[in-house]
Amino acid sequence: MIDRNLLREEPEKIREALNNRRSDFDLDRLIELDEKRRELLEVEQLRARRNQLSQQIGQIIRDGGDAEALKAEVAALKDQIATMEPELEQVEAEFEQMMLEIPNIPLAEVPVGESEEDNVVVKAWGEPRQFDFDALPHWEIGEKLGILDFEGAARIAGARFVTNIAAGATLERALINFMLDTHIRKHGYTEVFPPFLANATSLTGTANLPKFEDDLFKTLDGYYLIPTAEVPLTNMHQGEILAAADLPKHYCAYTACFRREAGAAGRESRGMIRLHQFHKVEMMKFVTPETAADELQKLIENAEAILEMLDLPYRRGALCTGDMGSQPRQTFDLEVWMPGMQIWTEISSCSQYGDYQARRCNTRYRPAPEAKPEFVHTMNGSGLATGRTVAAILENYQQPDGTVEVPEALRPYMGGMPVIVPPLP
RNA sequence: GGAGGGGUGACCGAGUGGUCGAAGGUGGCGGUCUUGAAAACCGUUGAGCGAAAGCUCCGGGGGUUCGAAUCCCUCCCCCUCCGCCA
Repeated sequence: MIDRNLLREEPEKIREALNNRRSDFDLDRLIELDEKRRELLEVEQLRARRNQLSQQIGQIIRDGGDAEALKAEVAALKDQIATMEPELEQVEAEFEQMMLEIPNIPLAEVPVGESEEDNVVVKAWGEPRQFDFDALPHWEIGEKLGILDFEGAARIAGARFVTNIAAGATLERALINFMLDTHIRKHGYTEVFPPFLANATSLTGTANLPKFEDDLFKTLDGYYLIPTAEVPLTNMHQGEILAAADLPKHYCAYTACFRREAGAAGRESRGMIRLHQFHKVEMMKFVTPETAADELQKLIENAEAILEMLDLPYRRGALCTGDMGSQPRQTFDLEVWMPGMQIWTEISSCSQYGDYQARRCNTRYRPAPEAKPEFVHTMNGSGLATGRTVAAILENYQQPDGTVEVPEALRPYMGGMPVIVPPLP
């Protein structure tokens, strides 16, 4: 949700943002509804008159008088109000709906572009590994080692699931603990273990609803499986007015994430890259507007620290206006090199939203003790997606004999295991 | 799942048809006192929309009424007891 005052004050700024995003959002309709809505507010005059008369009636009755004439006048007013209100309600409903669907306005420094072709690499770290043997993709490595079972998972659930077994399960669990410990102990985040299901209000708060319902799994009871820990974390202070002293709040959570991936068939579909259920350690911050840029920078570096500790080569890309999701104001993706697949794969996505989500969640803060409440700014980023990290480790640390070395930083979390070997026959 | 009790401002908590946007307290802010602070005392302090007048908001929605925080219906949430269960 954006500031509705912008509709009147800077419509061209919104229009430009929509153009840059290649969005087909009907801004003219929204502006028209806003004007209509404001016109229809004249019903407030009638309400004022009605309130006034009701007060008088009360006074007359208390004084023992006859208020029938006034009652008749109020009745007439009520009829008049009743004919005007439905139109106002209808206009307001459509207005609210469109306000829930309008994309965020990208920051000025976001590169303008059409598609992922126009994203800009702003940083690269590490040397992509060279192998003197044919590097395998992670699914082949995992299956040969008996630690990733895609067929078994298909029997249990269906396509786009995986079962981690033995060292494969340990590896993912080790990554979760390693990432959480690092963010909590070294980077100063507060650990959170939230619900993995959320209600429609929360999904609306993060802007997954109403527009992206098709991406979500929904239960018969009306709950949604969370597509990311961003959903529970961003809704932790729904409806609250925080004190300035409460900010910033830095949260970090491990959760399973569930996505329908409708329409993603065929694309990056092999292995652990695109699954209905994946696992992720997420960082999320509530901050004041002045600190947002700085806080995002730190958040990205916190994610990069994990990749560096695991010695996985990566690059940081600034997403362009056409490739960015509709909610963020700015997004940076971290992509890790997959020597087996021979591609860079997104392993973290770090975004700031400005007040876009805070408006939906109604999460505010008081800049000073007596000041008017302002919306907080929110941001989040994966730190990291653990499934894709498993894949990256398998591909980057594979050895000619088919075994996989365990990164140094992870060994304490793997019971000291230095290398993953196939099970004994 | 069954029975009962509740949801009020940043927080706690009063309020069962009008004078209630809401007592009282806590917290915040300002002041008196003090070298300073604490304590005490005095004052002040909800949010949204609107240029303003004003309108809206006492969990959400609907209804009764001239008038609803207060009455009725419905949904959601919380608590207690029972049942079930990791």
